[in-house]
Amino acid sequence: MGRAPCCDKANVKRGPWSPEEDATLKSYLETHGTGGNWISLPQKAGLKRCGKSCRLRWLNYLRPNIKHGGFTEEEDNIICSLYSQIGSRWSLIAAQLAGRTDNDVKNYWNTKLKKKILVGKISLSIKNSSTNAPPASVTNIPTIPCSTSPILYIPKAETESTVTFSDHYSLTQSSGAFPTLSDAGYEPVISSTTQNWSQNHFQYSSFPGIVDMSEFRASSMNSHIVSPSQEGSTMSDSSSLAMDNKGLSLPSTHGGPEEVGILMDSELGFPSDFVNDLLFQDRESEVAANCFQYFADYGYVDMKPQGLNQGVTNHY
DNA sequence: AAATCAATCAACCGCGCGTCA
DNA sequence: GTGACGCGCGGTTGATTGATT
Repeated sequence: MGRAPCCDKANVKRGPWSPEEDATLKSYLETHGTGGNWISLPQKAGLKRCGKSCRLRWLNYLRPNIKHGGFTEEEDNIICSLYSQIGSRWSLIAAQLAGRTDNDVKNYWNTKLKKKILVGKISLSIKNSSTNAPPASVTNIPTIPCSTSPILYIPKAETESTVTFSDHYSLTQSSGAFPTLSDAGYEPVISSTTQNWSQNHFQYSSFPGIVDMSEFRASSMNSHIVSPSQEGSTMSDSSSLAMDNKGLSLPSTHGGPEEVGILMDSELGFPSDFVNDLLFQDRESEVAANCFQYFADYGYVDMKPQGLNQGVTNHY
């Protein structure tokens, strides 16, 4: 049995809103507010509309101080920066842009920004660690709780260390901060055989709000969890997180802030699929996106299957 | 001028989550 | 503990508009 519909679709008007309907809704909301219940609102307001439709209309068009179109370059940068960190959390991204709605930002991204990036007008990039800070105007990004976006807090290594993401994948680094793997579907996976750090080694994200240590569950660090979603993963044996010349921005040579792009080469068809679906494929995209800032610290990180190539390489 | 294609964006849909009885 | 309900979200659709042939 499916979910009951939110309204009687046979008796509600659909499609574009008329100026009269807009005026009715706006007038009612300005006088009475939502009353805490959108479902019953259209009836009270005398509208033959679904409550959800009313809510959408109000939030996206009728409420005060809404801006449409004319995205500035700074807004572009903010959207790109946040997308690279948190993915398609449009409501969170929109919350950082005054007067913008999630629908607007989403449409803008899908129709314009993606293309700008593809033709190189904008680079989806992140500055190197020395300047690894959010744009000045990006503040107070809400915390993403573990329940929706479990974050793997990986200890800062003092020497070469390996973190295993599943039975088959690991990341190795020589020094500096580890990348963070954050993904809504991938459970944090750390092999107990390769982890023996104490909690005081943990490093906080330099992006306030993105990492919330209060959500940290230390117990996960000691367990060897293999997510069902990881088993039979679509990642190929040659999956790698690397910077090469296939797209996005390229890492510069040393000296000065570097812009770093991350691509995932997988059997899912990258880079051709990149053209159709900018930030990679499904889960991979989120993993890559959430690793952005941390890989920027590396210059180059290979993510290779264990056992096939033990010589995981770091290039600096 | 007409037909076709592409781009845009408002609106809809279904799902996850939180709340409450 | 559980089911119903409403809200909010991201993904998708489809009508409209503009550009091209």
